[in-house]
Amino acid sequence: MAHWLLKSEPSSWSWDQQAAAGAKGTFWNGVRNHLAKKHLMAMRKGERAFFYHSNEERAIVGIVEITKEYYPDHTDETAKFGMVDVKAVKALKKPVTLAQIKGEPRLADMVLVNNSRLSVQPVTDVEWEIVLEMAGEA
DNA sequence: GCCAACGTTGGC
DNA sequence: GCCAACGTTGGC
Repeated sequence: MAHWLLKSEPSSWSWDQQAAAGAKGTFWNGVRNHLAKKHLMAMRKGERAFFYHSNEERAIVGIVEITKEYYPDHTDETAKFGMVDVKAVKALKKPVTLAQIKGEPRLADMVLVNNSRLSVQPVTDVEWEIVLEMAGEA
């Protein structure tokens, strides 16, 4: 099963808002990048993703689950991009900061480190486990 | 607030 | 189809 990382600015969509949406979840829209779109399309129902706060916080704060696979984003007037639905699974016991990730040699190849601007990223199984470990969830 | 990295746009 | 200019993102 594949794992992912979804990035959001807390000022536009925060973990607290995601958690407040509960088991019903919400759509994850606003992706306007072709590589991010490709990743969105590869997501399958039931797969999990890290929820990352960019800018002020710069940390992975929680885990979400894909509840609906890729479908068209009707707010995109160019009709090129779509979105998935996600629901909050749990907040991490300890958020894992970008500084911690950069300080962990085993995570040197994470997309977050090498292509920080990509808003939807794949995470390998090994990376997933290491981050969980760092979050006190292992 | 600055700036590097990257994606997109548009002229040719 | 190439590439310079420009805008945006996001770390610092």
